[in-house]
Amino acid sequence: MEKIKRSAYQHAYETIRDKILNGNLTGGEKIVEDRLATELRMSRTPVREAIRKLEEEGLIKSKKVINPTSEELRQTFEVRVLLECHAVRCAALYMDENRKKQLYECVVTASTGSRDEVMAANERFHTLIVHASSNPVLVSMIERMSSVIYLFRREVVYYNRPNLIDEHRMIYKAINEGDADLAEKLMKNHLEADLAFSLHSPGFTKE
Amino acid sequence: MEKIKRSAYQHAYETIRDKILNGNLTGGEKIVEDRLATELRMSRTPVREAIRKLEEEGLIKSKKVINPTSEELRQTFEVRVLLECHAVRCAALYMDENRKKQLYECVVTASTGSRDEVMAANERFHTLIVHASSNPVLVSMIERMSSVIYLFRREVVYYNRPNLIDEHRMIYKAINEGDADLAEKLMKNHLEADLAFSLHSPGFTKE
DNA sequence: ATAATCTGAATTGTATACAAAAGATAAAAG
DNA sequence: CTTTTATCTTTTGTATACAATTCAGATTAT
Repeated sequence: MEKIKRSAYQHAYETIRDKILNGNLTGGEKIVEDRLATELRMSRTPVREAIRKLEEEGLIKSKKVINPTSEELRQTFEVRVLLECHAVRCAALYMDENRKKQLYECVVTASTGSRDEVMAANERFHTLIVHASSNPVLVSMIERMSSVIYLFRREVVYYNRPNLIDEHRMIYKAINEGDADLAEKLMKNHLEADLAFSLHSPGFTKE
Repeated sequence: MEKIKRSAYQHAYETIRDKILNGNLTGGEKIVEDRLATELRMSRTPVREAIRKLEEEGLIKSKKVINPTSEELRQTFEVRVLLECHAVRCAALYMDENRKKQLYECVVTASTGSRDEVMAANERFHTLIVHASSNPVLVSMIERMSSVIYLFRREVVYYNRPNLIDEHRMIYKAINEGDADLAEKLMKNHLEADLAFSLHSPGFTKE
């Protein structure tokens, strides 16, 4: 059991981010540098830098954990649709056989694996497609959005959404057959269904 | 002549960013916290934070000013096309008369104004369209890319590109007539022409 | 001459200290 | 009773100090 030594800054960043994503720091809550610094047993300096980074990512705004509204979720998904639909077109046109095989394995795992395996496989499915764009700018933008998306649907038991696996399977098929138009259309529907499901999940009954 | 007092951090951020965009700090150059701090007559702390922000924006990578390649410029434009084409569709479908009028004024100014007015009008033309998306997430992503785009074409005498103003005029017309498909197509061509021009400009003859 | 290792200088990362600003509480005025 | 403002407290912004790391050049071994 070797101990990898991360920098204090990185440690702070990851810990605080996870606290937010897990709901240990909840929406609207005030972020106090000093409190976190003593809690993490380090000085305020690296904590400060971590907070700034989280502000960039949109998880924190003016020293408070963001309180996501359904409107923001829609806006984020609107951009996500644009980017991922482009990526899936690239996948249909250019993805090599090896990657296609990996994609297929994600679909299989998602219908047979354990709870955690299913989660991981579904996430990997999207990641593979996004990377098929071969465009680091696009990839980094999707990654930037992922925390916020995750936060929004924290309480959604995601892998239980009906049809999700079937939709993935159909997208895979379109990619495999090189049908870019179909793949794009399916991806759009898929993401919109996802959004609708998130909006109607328990976490959002308030709105 | 009133003196607005910005925070040291903000001052540092703006100064360093401008130095990079103007070419005072040139590609590949090492960024040294201490040097900048003494130069700006402040401590390293705010300088550090400014540098981190510039790293987020992609102007600095591992303490060096980035050295843009034509490949990166293409990748950035690929994303820009996706986002702005969506925005221009929204503009065609939903932009109100007042905004359309402002858009038209940009076209007029661009063909009659002074050097600086032309620059400003052309930039505002795009900004107006991007904001027509009514999507802050999309807007912020475009903004994030803008520094890098500007850096890439630092040496391009942008407003001298042939046809640019005509292209803007045609896009305006499509928006004004509510023809989303046409507007989108024109915008795509416009941005691609822009990219091609940037790639063939003096600054890139090396590649 | 080349590669390996050592040494010292430059630079970054983290901690602490203090000053400025923002916020909360309580007393005074309307 | 509400609003104001005065005072105290908390929190943030910036400066300074020190430790850890990285990097360049010199020195030695092969």
